[in-house]
This record gives sequence, C-alpha cells and structure tokens, in this order.
Amino acid sequence: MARQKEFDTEEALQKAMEVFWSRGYEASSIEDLVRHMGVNRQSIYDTFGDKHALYLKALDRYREVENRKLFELFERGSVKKALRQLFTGVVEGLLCDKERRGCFMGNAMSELAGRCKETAARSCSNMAAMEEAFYAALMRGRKEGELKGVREPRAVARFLYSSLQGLTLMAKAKPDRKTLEDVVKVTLSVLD
Amino acid sequence: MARQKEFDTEEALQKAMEVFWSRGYEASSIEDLVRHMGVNRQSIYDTFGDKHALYLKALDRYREVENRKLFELFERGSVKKALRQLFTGVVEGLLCDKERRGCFMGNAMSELAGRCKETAARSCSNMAAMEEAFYAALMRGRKEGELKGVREPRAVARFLYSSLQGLTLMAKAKPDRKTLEDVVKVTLSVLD
DNA sequence: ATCATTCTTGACTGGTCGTTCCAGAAAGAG
DNA sequence: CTCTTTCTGGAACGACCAGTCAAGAATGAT
Repeated sequence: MARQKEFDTEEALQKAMEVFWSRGYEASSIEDLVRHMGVNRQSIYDTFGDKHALYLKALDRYREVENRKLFELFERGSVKKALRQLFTGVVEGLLCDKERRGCFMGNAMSELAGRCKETAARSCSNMAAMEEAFYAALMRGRKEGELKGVREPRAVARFLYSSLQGLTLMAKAKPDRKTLEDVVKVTLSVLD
Repeated sequence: MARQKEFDTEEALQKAMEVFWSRGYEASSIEDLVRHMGVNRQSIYDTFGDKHALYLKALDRYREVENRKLFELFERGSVKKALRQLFTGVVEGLLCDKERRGCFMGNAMSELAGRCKETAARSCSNMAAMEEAFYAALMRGRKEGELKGVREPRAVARFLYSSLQGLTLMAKAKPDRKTLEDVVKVTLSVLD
C-alpha cells in the first residue's frame, strides 16, 4: 500500500461538473478545472483520465443524481400535482440561477451530441429514463382515475420531456417569470 | 477607387454560418472558417472583424432568413394547417440532417446566451419575433373562428416557441421519427 | 503610364491549449 | 527503520489558438 489521495473523488467530480455545466465542454480549460476542483493537474489525469473522459464522468454523475430525484418525485401521491411541482420547481431554479447554466444534460446535447457518440449515448439514455419516469407516472395516474383525459401516455411522456428542455432553453435567453409560467400553464393543460 | 473583393460577402457569411452552426462557437477555429469560407484570413478580419463579430453577423443573418420564412408561412390560409406544416417541416429537416446541427439560434442560446450579452440580446429578439408571429397567427385564427379553443393566445404563442426548441434539442440525441411525431402530435393538440 | 488604394498571401506573433515528465514528499508494509 | 508505491506540484512539451504584419498583386482614377 501507499499514500492516500488528499482529495475526495466524488467532491472533485462534483466540482468538475460545475465547471463544465457553467462553461460547456470546449470553453472549459484544464486550468479552470484545476483551479475550481482544487486538485492538481496530474492527479486529475491519474484519477479521471483526460478532459473528455472527465466530462463524460461528470455527465454520468449528473444523470444519476437527476434521475433519482425524478423517480422519487413520482413515487406516490397525485401525479398531476407532482408534475406541477416538477415544472414550477424547474422554473424557480431557472429564475434563481444568475449564471443561466440551464440543464447540464441539455447543454451537452446541444454542444456535443451531434458529433460525439459517447455524449449522444448518454443523452439518449437520460432521455429514455426520463420518458420512462413520465410514462410510469402517467399510467399510474390513469389507473387511479386522475388522468382519464390522457389518451396516449407514451406520446405525452415524450412531449413532457421536450417541454422541459424547451422551457430550460428559453430561460437562457430571457429568464422571465411570466413567460416561463405561461409555457408551463399550457404544457400542463394537455393533462386535462 | 481600387481593387474589388474577389469573394461575395453574403456567400462568405453564409459559409461562416454553416461552420458555426455545425461546430458551435468555441469549437470553430479561424482555420476552419478560412478553409470553408474560401476566403483568406486577413480578408475575413478586414471584412467582418474578429471571430466574435463574425459569429454575431452569422447569427443576424440566420435570424433574418428564418424570421422572414416564418412570417410568410402565416400570411394567409388556415392557421392550424400552417402550424402543422411548420412542425412537420421541422421534423423532416431534423431527420434529414446527418450532422444533427439542430437550430443555429438554439445552439447559440445554449452555448453562449448565458455568458455573452450580445448573443443573449439576439436570442431574445429572435424569440420575441417568433412569439409575435405565433401570436398574430393565433389571433387571426381566433377571429376567423378556426381556433375558438385557444383561450390565452399569448401563453400559447410562448408555448409553441418552447416546443419547437424542445423538439429540436431532442432530435440531437435521438433523431427518431416516431418520437418527434409524438411530440408534435401532443403539442398541436393544445390548439383543439 | 503612373499613382493611390485595396485586396491577397503567407509568414509570424504571443499566448493558451491539453497533456506528459520528473523529482520529491508522504505513508502503509515489512 | 527501510522499502515500495502512490500522490503531488511545477516545469516543460509540441500543437494550435486568435489575431497581426508586411510585401506584393490587382485595379480604378487621373
């Protein structure tokens, strides 16, 4: 055996994610990462591999955390209420974020999914997972009689994902409460 | 007077737009631009200014062209039909594009709007223009009795913009016809 | 034909990029 | 303690970045 790492791997990955989330992949330099992670260059390379590998690991971490939150939200109670909570929560988050970072996964899709297959695969899997969470929630809502108006749950699940991404993107240009709430209002009206 | 330019300014700007659209701002190098525009480095700097200025000019060009198309689409005829045509046209476009470039304005919003105020301003103005086109169309549809179900045209106009962006982003990760058509189906159902 | 102006070309700038190397510090195993 | 392995930190790598320079080619005006 030998010396232990002086930094916490998970914490460092979290910090790396913050950098990539704020600036995107291309605009984040190793120097930025070294500074913000508080970890030396060599240690980053030894622990996470190169910049691209680190980015993918950060993306994986984001995916796990966000997916878990989403599944927990739909575990019990009113589906309609949970969906409203999700969308209003997202709106609040977007309005609070002075850096206008948006959604890390959405940013990754926009910047890299078209020309990096690893990023595309992760985006795809994230999308599928979220669609499935929505779909399961909608099916439960239908079974419990709360969402009798939803005729095509699969299509609605996909629609909800797209709406979430559209909402997030809009907030980058103009994080205006009334505008975002308008979008949410109409989006959720498809559940009636 | 003196020598004339050997290249066409508009053509060159179009080519520059293609580069930025494919790769984004950060990942596009001047070398890429020189190669693809077919114009020498110095001529680019003399004609368009630096990389950032060229990017903004390309964005302006995209904005003008796209906005004009949108307004023309809604000039006459059934509003509902025009909206369906718009969304199905977008889906076809996304499915055709092997490079998965998405929407240049959406890409700009995602990559830069959060940290570049010139890009944010252009995104904002583009969003406002499209919202207005939708709003005007919806109002006409209501007046002509075609869209009696639309109670809040302002909110729906904003919703339509967000949906278009969400749809486009989804296609970056998974350009699958059934998925995109599902999203369009539910989106347009709010007009009923 | 000469001049003035502008465009073109390719070499060149200083700076930053991602990545690697190396010497030394730290710490568990024997 | 000593040995061995791993981590640390700073210097260094070549490549590429955005942007500039200077010299020559082209062209309209006189």
